[in-house]
Amino acid sequence: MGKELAKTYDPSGLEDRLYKKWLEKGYFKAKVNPDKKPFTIIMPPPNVTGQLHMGHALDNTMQDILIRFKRMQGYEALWQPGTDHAAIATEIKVTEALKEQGIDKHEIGREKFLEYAWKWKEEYGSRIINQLYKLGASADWDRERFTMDEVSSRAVEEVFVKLYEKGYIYKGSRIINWCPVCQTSLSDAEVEHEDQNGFFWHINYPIVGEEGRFVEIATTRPETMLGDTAVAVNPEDERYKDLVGKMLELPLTGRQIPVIADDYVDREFGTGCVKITPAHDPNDFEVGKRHDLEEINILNDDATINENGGKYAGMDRYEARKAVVSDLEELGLLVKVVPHTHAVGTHDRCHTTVEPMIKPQWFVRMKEMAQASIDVLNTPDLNFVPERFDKIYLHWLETIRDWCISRQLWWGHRIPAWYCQECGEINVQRGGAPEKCCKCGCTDLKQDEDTLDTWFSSALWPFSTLGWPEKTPEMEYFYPTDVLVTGYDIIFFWVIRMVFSGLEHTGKSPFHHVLIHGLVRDSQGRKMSKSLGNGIDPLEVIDKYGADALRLTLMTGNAPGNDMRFYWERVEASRNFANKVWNASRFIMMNLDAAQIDQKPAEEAFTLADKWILCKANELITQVTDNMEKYELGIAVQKIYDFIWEEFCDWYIEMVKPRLYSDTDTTKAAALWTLKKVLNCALKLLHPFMPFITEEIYCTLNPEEDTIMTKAWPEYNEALNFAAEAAEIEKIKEAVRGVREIRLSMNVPPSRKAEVFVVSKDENVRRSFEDGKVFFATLAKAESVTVQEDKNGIDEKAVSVITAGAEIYIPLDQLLDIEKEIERLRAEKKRLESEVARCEGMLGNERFVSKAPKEKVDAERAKLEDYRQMMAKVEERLEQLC
RNA sequence: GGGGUCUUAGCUCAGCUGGGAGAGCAUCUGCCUUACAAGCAGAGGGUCACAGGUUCGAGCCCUGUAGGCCCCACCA
Repeated sequence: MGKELAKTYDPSGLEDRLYKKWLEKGYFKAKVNPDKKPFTIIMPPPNVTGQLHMGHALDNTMQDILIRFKRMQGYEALWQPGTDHAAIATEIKVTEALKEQGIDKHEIGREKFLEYAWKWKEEYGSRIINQLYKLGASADWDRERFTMDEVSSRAVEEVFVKLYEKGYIYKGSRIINWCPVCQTSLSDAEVEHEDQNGFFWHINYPIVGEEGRFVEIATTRPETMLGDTAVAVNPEDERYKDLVGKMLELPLTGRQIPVIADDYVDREFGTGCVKITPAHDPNDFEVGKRHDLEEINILNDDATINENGGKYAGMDRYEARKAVVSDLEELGLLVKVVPHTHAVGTHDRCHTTVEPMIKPQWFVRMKEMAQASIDVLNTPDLNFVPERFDKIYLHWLETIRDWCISRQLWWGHRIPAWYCQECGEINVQRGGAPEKCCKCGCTDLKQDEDTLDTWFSSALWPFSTLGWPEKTPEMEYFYPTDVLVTGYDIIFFWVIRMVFSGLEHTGKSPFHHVLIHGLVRDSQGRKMSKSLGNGIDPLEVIDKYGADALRLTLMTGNAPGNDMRFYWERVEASRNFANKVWNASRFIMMNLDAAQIDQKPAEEAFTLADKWILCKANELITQVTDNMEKYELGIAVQKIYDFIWEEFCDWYIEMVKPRLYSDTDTTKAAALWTLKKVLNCALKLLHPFMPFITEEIYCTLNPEEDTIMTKAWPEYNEALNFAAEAAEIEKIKEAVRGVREIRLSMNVPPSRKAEVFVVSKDENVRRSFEDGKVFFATLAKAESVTVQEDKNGIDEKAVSVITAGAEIYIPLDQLLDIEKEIERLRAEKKRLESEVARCEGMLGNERFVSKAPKEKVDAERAKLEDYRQMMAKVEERLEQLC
């Protein structure tokens, strides 16, 4: 053994060093390899403006665990990374940055702005990638991509043109969500609904020709009346039947509008009369289409009233609201004002209240593609983990409307459409600007000013990253990908759009599984956010406790799809575990150093304890692998944790110490061999979760190895299935625990060694304890251990521990408090009585005996037998002492 | 309005296809035992929200109730 581990576990120096090594050695690289089965994960591309936050840390830790696991299992594992141009988010940031320098976006113009934006991208684009290095992410960085790079852009263009030609992309003048601050259209997914306290204004609209008669409408947005072109009532509403067809005088405008009948109106709600503003309300827009109403736009792009608003022109929408209400009041047309809470659409980026507006925009027809996406769910091609996210996915698709994809932004993929200035024909084509109009042949063409929704390109990410639309070997081999790992918050934005894009353009769902995780919240359960200032920087955590500790923290004690809270205490606990692994390994290596173990010792040298831990490790492999396959990462790592800390460190290592310290023990080599074997196994199982510490230890423990990363994942080995031996050790453990408890409860000074007698009529049990004698010495401070068939020669006043297999006696002479011992035994008797009663109850139930599985019944019978025997022993002892 | 989810030890949460309630932290009691005090050995602490139902058997499945959280939603 050449190398040694440092005396204390210090992740800071170690992690960067190892990551650099991995990069240099190219362990993260995946290639098209027909000899192996592929396993692919595409990384959700972080924004180029981004900083690593806890959400990224969680998301990428999960992906890294799966990739490392599959890589070890022998798959050609590709983790495809990249970054997203994040159209609007980046544009806002760049605009702000420019503003700070006193530069106005509109003054410098599009081209100059894009120069700045690209510069920004170059400067910040790689920042988050470097931060992912700190986390230990084993992505194939040579394949790093960007949503606006050449290959991606070609995919975007291909998809746009293809869908246009198919009639799935069209340009139309429809009502869309408009952000008056960002001055761009938005998709439905970008609108958040917030409950706001507002009012219901009841307003009288005079009926033309019927002096003194009014129709009372109720509205939450009185200012939009300036654009009213009708009032609607329900056709079944008896109250208003006679009004349908009559004209109303729209106050403040001098216009006349008709009363129409439409099913859309709910008779029960408000007054049953609805003002219709087709240009500023999605419902009214539909009503307007049905009744062929005029659409009067009363708003400018910044949500001030335009010239159609008469005297209110120039006012902000809220200012206009006040003015309209006060004017109506003056006219005596304001009936009443009722407080009313209602949901208002806001822009998810800037939280400005969005304004429904009619504008010419590009849309993707969703009906057919949505249906295909619905159909593929819960076939082997697409499944959510956990399943409950099915419903969210389905509901969204079932109620989906056409996707507005054009944005009035500069940073993004420009729409490949050119308008003929001569005939107005829209030329949509691949490969850049057309030379002449495809219809009239004129050369005066102008490209559409708009860019595409940022999600249009990320929707193609699973295959654009692999070179699509080219038929690349990567597409052939790595696509479709295996699992997508992401938070539930972007199912709408991204997951759904990837699914229908994948189905439409590649004929396949882009991934088989979608593993959904929740949010990382602060310790009070609040969302981490910049404005609250409660965000915890993962880099700070890594700095203080190491990436392994952070990763372990994020993976434990939380179920898929559920939110979790971040506590520093938990990171500390994770670090403590790392330290435990470190020190146990150090101990093992110290001992291995002193003795050479070149080959497996002979079978006879292996003791009960060796076989027990080998058996336990073997079982662990099966369980952990099974959990990992089912994406139960938290359960998997919990089992590894418990095994290493409790079984391996607290029991096995302690059991084995006397053999290690002996120069003559013939089983010493077997102990060392077992220690190394089990440690290697545990390290491999732990590696996906804690890659750095396991790498460091593994390479030190096995100096001939370069890395643990590419070692084979452990597999169950039937030859190590020592169930019987394992059961014997469990009995000894129970006895040792009993002795320890007695000593503490009897206040035996730790320094005082005691004689221990083990009594059992069962020859096999006696043999096990004979083998296990040594454990009592080291684990339970026994001076000597005598195993015998009966109680002969044991001090009557000895303290006793009754276990299922044997009785343990510890003569403590004057130290024994008889009263206390009797009290203890009585309590034990009581416990056993209830146990016996429970077993008898179950076994006395005929239906249990006849209906429950045989193993369960047998197990209960065996337990009952044990309890009865123990009970008899306890009673015997009580009689003796009383 | 629709849907989802949660309610388990003082706190934060696990609990896989139903078969005797777990972890971390906190508390209490002993221990500086030569891998680790970031540790070791023990202990206390829960009618698994409530009410029904299915079942031989329910924290787990079904129904309802109460409270919390989240998402969706064109009742103006």
